[in-house]
Amino acid sequence: MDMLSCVPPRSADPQLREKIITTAARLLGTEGAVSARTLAHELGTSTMVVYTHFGGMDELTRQVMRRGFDGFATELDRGAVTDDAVADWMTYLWNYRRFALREPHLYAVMFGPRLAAFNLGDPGDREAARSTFVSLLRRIHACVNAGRWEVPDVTTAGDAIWSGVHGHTTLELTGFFDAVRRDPVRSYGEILTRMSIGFGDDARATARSLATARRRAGRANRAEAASAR
Amino acid sequence: MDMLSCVPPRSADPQLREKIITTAARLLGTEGAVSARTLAHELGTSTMVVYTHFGGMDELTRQVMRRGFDGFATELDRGAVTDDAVADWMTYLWNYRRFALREPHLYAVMFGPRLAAFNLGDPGDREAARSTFVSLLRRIHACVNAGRWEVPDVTTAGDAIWSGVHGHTTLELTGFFDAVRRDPVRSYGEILTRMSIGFGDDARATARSLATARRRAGRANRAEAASAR
DNA sequence: CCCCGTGTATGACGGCGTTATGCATAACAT
DNA sequence: ATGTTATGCATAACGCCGTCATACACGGGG
Repeated sequence: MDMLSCVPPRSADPQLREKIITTAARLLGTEGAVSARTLAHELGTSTMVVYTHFGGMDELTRQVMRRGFDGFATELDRGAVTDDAVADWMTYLWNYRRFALREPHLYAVMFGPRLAAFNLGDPGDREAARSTFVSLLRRIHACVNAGRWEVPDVTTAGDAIWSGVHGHTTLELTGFFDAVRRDPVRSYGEILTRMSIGFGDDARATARSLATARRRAGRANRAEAASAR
Repeated sequence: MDMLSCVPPRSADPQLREKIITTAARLLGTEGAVSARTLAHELGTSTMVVYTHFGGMDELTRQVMRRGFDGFATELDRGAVTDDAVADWMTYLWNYRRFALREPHLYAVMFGPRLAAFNLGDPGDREAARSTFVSLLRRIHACVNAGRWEVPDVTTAGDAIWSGVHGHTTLELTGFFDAVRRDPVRSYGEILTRMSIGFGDDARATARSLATARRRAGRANRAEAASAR
């Protein structure tokens, strides 16, 4: 054994390695869970491939998570930069919600209990997640530059905003809003509204931006439904 | 088997039933996990007691969760009602955070993936959780009555606020703020601040209330540290 | 005194992640 | 071309987990 390599040994068959990741991602999306045995059965191999290629299920899950962040980043940055910075910021967060609802199990892997292990992981993984966060910070900056918001500490503001959308997303994915028969769209918009006003925007202007962002989100939802059909 | 009884059969020894729950709660707090085997070993019994008394680990976990909500409610309502309604509301939410940090695994059981199963459960469990939510709604109402906030839909506001604190708590428990070396107290205060201003409070008044609430929270933390010593 | 119902201990089943072992096959050296 | 080595995968097992069929022990009612 090579004591120096935290990375598993290079495989002679990188195609299999690739196939394992995509199959695991697919199983995660369809079945909601990936076990070494079901994965091996699906691949027609034994469970050993997971260990020769990844050293264990943890590293494999991590690779899936990393792919998830790639798709997450492109999903979030869908939506151009317009002259309504607050609407752009809201659009970003509606995209956030749409991704989580479309890929609930992937979202759980990305931001679930493994998030800690993820942050302690290699710099590449850190960067993959950090980039989505700085993308949020850019939107906040745009609101400040547009004169809509007054934000003393952008990073702190980003943590606060992320907490709100992550918390709401988590509650929604556990079925909370279904159980209490309330509309998650309503409370999600409430978070965005109160945050925007809280950062100094005019209440009317925020309401207009929210309407704009919801119109865009509706379009994106319909486009997604059409492409799925 | 009795097909009608969703409730497990009445035990002849209710003391054992009680001891199982408290032991499970203790193991959850100290070890972070409760398995039927470790629990049985701790009790000096076999794993069957879990099935004769609760029908399975799910129902037992549920009972532990229910005890958790009892302690949660008393923790949250610590802190009297004063003439600063916003500070009272903030104190409520600092208490929320303190409970979660003190009992991370219990919090995870209460608001984790099982939250859905909980909501679908018997009305008693629903009520235990709902009461903590209406306690939040009362604090919101107080802010409105004090003329500090303008809230068109209190329930929606409650969902938004809860999303924020739950999301922040979840992120903090996964070690996110440790990983990025940022102060969770700062972003938690940011959530409270922006929400309060977003609901119409004066920015200066909110800052004063935040200072008051943080002073109270500091006192509560010191009191807890002293009692633990 | 016997019977029966009820609660518990035992041991097993299937599932999980993981890994020691053995066997192919491919790459290399002679 | 042949012997040698290394590498990847399959097999089967280990130790966890939740769960349950079975057997036993004990207490109350005929």
